[in-house]
Amino acid sequence: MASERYNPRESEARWQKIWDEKRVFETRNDDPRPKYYVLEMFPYPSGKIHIGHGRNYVMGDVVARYKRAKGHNVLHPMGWDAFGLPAENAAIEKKVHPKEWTYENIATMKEQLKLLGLSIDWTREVATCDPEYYSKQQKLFVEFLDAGLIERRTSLVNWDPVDNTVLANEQVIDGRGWRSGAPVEKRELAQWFFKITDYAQELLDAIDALDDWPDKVRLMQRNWIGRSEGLRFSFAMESADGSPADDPLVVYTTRHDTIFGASFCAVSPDHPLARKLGETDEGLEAFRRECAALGTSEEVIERAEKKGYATGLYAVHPFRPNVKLPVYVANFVLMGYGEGAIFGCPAHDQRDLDFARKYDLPVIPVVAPLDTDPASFTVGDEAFVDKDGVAVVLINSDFLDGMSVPEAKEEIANRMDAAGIGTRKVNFRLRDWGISRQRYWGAPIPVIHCDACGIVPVPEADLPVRLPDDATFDKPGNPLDRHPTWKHVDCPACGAKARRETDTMDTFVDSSWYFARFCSPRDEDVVDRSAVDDWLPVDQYIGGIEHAVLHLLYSRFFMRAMKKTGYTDIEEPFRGLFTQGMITHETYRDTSGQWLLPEEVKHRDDGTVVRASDGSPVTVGPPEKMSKSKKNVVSPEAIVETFGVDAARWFMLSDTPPERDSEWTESGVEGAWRFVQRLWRLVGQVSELATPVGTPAPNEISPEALALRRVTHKALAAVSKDIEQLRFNRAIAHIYEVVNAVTALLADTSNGKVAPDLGWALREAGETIVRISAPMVPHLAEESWRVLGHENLLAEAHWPEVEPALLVEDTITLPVQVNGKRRDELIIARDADQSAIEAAALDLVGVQRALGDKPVRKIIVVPQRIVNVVA
RNA sequence: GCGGACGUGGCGGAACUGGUAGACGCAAGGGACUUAAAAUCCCUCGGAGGCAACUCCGUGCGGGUUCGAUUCCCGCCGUCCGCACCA
Repeated sequence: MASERYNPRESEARWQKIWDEKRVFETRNDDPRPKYYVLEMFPYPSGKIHIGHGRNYVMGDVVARYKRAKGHNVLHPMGWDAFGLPAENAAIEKKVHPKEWTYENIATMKEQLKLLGLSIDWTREVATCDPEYYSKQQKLFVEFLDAGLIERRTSLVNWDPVDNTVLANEQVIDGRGWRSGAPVEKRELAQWFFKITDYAQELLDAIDALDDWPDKVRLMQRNWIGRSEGLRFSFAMESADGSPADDPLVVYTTRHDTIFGASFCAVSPDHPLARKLGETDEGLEAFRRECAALGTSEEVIERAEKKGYATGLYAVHPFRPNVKLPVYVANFVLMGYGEGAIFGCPAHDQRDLDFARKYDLPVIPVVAPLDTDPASFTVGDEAFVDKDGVAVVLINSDFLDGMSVPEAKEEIANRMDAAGIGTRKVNFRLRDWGISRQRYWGAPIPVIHCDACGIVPVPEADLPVRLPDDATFDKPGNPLDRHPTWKHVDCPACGAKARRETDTMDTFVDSSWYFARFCSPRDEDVVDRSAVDDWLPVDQYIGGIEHAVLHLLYSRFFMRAMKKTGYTDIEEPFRGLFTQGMITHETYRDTSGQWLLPEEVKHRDDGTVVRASDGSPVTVGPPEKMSKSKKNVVSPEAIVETFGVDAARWFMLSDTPPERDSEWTESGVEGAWRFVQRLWRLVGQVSELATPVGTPAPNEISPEALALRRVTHKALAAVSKDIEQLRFNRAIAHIYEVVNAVTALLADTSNGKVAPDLGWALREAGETIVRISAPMVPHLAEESWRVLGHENLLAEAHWPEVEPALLVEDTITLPVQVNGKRRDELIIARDADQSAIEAAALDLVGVQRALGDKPVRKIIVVPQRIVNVVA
């Protein structure tokens, strides 16, 4: 009997214990049912979670529980992305060892996650900082190295000359190191690179087949890979006095059609030419230092004011030998793209135009709309960039005049090719993946540097290369490098004294294969091949849009690398991808500007917000992503204590579409809490009126019971579809609809009994509501299942079957428009033919009134949808 | 700067593939029950006009295509996200 209020505190803990004891969510690899792998991006153990972290786990859990009910063998694991910078910062700031800090955070967060009632197989838990995990990663590294997938070369990093350390882009603020405040320098370091560019074309092509990914992510990946078809060609060089200079300048362009609009050339500050000239030109060297202070972030470089330094050299125009283009070193030319050198055509590129205006260089339009007079076409402060659908033509361009852009490109490429100064070249924006980090808290790169043998991989028998626990964090720089003994080893090849690599791996390496490890998390080898081939790809991957490019692209590369090294046949790790929005919350500050926690403030009835302790005024800020620094966080513990986790889950899934940001509000959770209680009352009432469990379906059914069955099955069909499509907010709206219908029916039959056929339909309705709610509110559903007389676990029960016949009505309601405006509606037999519909529509009062005495010109009947009378 | 997305009542949002705009929820207002409160239940709820039937306007703004546009196209405005060493 369910006359009492539902007590989530008691019920939720009890069901979690039962699921645990019965190992309901543990997954066997030899289970014969069809597999389904659902995975949420694993968390970084930063400390405590707040309810905002819970949203994607809850979404994944709904899918996992639904698929389990649909008869799948579901893999739903969890682990920890446990290496990374914050642990090292904590070591410096709080004097806690990264290992200790990390494992304590993992313990805390695991307890918190368990409160959410997630159906996770915790026996498969992995932490990337565990030698058990990173030893396998080191083995992969060595094998990738052998397979030619990794190489070592130099690249530029942000260098803090005071702290003697490499800075991440986020640690560079206005060109200065975040801790030292010293101006950042660029420094060249030898680094390890994963050769992802070898797969650029393949990774690009395969995007087409990822049709269960959001289009925007696919587009972002395509743009990131950035394939372009262009021309690599060289300019002859001259000094200011016209004497020839030795080396030609090689540039890459995709707009060789605009060559007659060229008015300057520019090279990157890191270009060999700029370096060479800098050796003898102090002014240039100063300019190069200024550019270096911007750091390596592409964003910062591109947003900076366009500046250049004239080298005094000139490039000779390839088709007009008397035209000499001044050569600049320019801050907006990136060394990592193309040749690190460009020719500038200001009329048709905004950056070039900004630069030309600053240095008074000519702006010659060479592409214009088809119907424009070439003599009068000019470019002001906005470059003319031809867009799709606007016909353009070459002007002011000698032999190119009158050609289209593709024709002109073709002509230039042919001529340069023939002259031996240029070749067509496919270029990718994608760069190789630098994985070396000069930090302690990461997986050590398993190689040894020997003066005699060079670079020697650590033999498999010697793996893992463990991080030393006795590192120190009191000084800046890499703790592994200054450790007294760790790096001193004998060369595995020749036995001479040698040095370990002291760099560790980028944490993106850790997260590029964890989903594969989950398939056989305790395997002696990297993975158990049959387990990986069976489980992968992940059927539904869920995580933040911030990972749309890097993590997903690196993982796609890793699968291919693992295929090449013989670990799997799978190339694409994630069949389905979903990017969920964040949870936001208002922010609060007191009179002194300090952030306040939501529980420290009080919302008064008059709409004002005050500090709970002393009634002083509080400034309310707009909803922002929940973050510890702004204190706009709500803890799972507090929610579980007051409303129970089912209410929180329900609220997180309601209203806002899952891919959008969602605001956490007190009234919203209260609404969810009221629903939990309402469902509980409903189940109590149904259990009293419904026929007993196992009663056969009645032979005769009343219209009232049939109507209820229709409502039930429509909701079942709609909710099933919504969950399949991860439209949780719609699923919840449909549950409300069927609950409202049953509530209304119960209000009419409150006293006494109901007829057996209605009682039977009521049981079907009540049970269906409980079962379709179960993925969202699993504890309440489990409790309700008992109240309805069942002995088995709902978590193990099968999803109900839709009876398709109940979804089809005999009559339909067609809206009828006159000239596109709805004027009436027509209730008519589902199978009525066109002429019957037309006649009936014209007969309607609303249609007659709207028509007046205008003659009917046409009647459009869209079957099963709408009628439009055109007058 | 480059790339990507989004914009519908007081609020979150729904509307399948171009076919009844505002489902469902929150908030608000009114009422019932109660000694009272909580809880619960009922009613109203885009704007303007009208006793009413009903009419007109309305999906960021301005155009266009169409019998019909929140949906497609063009141009604006606004907000948010990513940019390679944060994860």
